[in-house]
Amino acid sequence: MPGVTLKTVAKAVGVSPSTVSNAYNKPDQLSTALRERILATAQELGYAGPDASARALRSGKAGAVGVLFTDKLAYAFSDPYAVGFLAGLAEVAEEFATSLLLMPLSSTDIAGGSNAVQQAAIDAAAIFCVPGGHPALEILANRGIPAVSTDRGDHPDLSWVAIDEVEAAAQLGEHLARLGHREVVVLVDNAQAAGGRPVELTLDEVGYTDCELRIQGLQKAMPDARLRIVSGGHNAIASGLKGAEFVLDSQDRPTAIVGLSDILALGALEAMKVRGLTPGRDLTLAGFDDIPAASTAGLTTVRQPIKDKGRAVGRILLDPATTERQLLMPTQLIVRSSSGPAPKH
Amino acid sequence: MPGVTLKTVAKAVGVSPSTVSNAYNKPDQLSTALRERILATAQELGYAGPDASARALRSGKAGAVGVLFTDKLAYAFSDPYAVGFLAGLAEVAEEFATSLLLMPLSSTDIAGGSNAVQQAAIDAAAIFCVPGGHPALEILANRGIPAVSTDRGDHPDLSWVAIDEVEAAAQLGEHLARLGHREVVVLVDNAQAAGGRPVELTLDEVGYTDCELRIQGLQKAMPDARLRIVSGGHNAIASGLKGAEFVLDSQDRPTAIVGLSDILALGALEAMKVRGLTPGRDLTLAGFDDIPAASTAGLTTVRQPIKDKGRAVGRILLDPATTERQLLMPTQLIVRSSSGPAPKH
DNA sequence: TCGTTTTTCTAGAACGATTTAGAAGAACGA
DNA sequence: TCGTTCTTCTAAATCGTTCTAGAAAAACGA
Repeated sequence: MPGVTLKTVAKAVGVSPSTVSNAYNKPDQLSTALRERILATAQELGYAGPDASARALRSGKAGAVGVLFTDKLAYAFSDPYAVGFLAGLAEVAEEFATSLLLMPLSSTDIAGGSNAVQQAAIDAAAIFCVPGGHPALEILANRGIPAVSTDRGDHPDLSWVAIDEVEAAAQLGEHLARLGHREVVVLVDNAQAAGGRPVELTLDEVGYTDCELRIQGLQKAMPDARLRIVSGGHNAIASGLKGAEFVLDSQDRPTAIVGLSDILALGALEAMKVRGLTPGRDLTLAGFDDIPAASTAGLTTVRQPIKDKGRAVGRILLDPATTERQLLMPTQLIVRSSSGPAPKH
Repeated sequence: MPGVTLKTVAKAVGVSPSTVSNAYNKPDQLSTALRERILATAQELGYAGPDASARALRSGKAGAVGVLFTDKLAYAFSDPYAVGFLAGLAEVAEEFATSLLLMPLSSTDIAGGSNAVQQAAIDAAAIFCVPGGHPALEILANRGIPAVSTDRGDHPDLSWVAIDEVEAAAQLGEHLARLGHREVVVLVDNAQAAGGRPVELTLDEVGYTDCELRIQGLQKAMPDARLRIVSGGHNAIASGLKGAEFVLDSQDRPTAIVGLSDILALGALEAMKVRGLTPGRDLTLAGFDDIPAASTAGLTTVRQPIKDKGRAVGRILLDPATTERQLLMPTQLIVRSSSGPAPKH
């Protein structure tokens, strides 16, 4: 049983290893009779087909696309937005009979080289919301692996599928400005607050470029408003809850809270419920992404076509017919009941 | 730039390839001074570290765990239940610095050997709700890849993490029986109905062992009830909707509908809403899994600890300290407003 | 000082396939 | 009949590592 290789089969059939290889990969290179004899013998010997690693090594194709996620991999699955992206990507991957390799980013030391990004056998990579300048990106670049990011990069030769963050946020900002809001808290994903207390940040401390751009877009559209940036931790319901609690229980209550993702906004919604605050009346709440739960919650948000984003990334990575390397996807302001006029005082 | 390998670096530094390899993998096998010189030279030459495929080939470790999903990979992401499983699995994978390889199951021809399961460079595999007897399972077995299934298999040496399907369904069945239901429709995931019209199936046609067991469990707990099995397609909201429409618009309305997953039940809920039927009063509705949306929808369901299931599978696959190979997880009936007494007539 | 252990490094053989270039024979056209 | 083209198969090189032994040098204990 142990050590049944191409060679074993070749010897058993009485042909060269090349022929056995061809039997699997290039059926038209040998007679059907021989091919069937080879396959039969292989079956008999318990040969499971060409070894994946060896094939990958020799042919230079791994048959897999890597996916890089922000922080903890497990978080990725708690955000429907990320899941939507994956669904789109998976759709295209499936079409091209390619697997998806989800790589953990955190944990192991990057410098030592013992990390997943270094070790991964992949042909290309999708980069989902990884902050620019992250060491993993450099590793990918060093390895010469083609990558597509969900954020617009600074390098002109980088591929990306993104939205106009500033413009998208500005749409929301205009909406809020028109409603008379001038005191706004922006809830962001931030590692600093992860384990402990909620923190108030400056724009420079935000870290993620896309978040920065969104905040800039908001500010641009509501120049008279005071924007405060608060984080309760990573991108999760609980963090939105914590961040909102911090804000709602302070002396300095805003008239509007904007979650930079729906997940954060939904967390804030829970904090409001607990305090008996009705969204859209007592306080305006808005999010970003338009995940399914946003509509049931009546959350005003900026919709982005996340599944299409995943598909587009997949096409750029896998479909040779796709030549466009940088794609701007449309966004749309979805107004629901959670936003209303700022209370006068 | 092209072709910078271990050898290139070795030659540049003036040491043997083995030493360069050790610099990356066994830092304690060489002096720190030399190691640093090697790493520096590597950097300089643009060497990105040992090639993943070559390493995998030689060392026999791919550093990845495969995940096998029912049918379309993209479907997996539309079901919060599957996503929850992935989250748990990802958590453990992360801990062991292992990547997750999601393999598309359908599309390409299994026999030809050009499919993902055959090609995947993985050390182990998690099998999520793949019907027994699926060719992919045989391929895995042939390749000698250790696997853990989310369904109890028939082979005693197979590893699995599962629930007692019969018992779990029986809990729900008792609840329904106590409420007086005798006309029940069970909504199942089925490929037959995928593209076209909803179908009514016999128990033998269901296909998935776990579904069969659940139906048996229901029947066991409510021996006097008539159970009909209906499918509107794959495991998705739309399928539940279609299946329920078919049932609700027929002459032969049941008093209770049981979705074999919450996703299917939620689809049925939509069909009821459209028809002005209140769950728990006009018709009883129940599901399986207890996904987050079930609680907001007030859906009676059978909870299973899905994230723990994912974690347990991960442990069996990756953690040498875990010796238990077959694990039965607890389930719990969660009664919510969607179930009520059967209308008397 | 001399044998012994430890540290540091190397040679060369795998690992299991695919690829390139080409050989042998069959089939073909004129 | 002879040169040409196909079809079918093969030999040998190669992909880029890691591993197994073991050599050379340094450190050690008595």
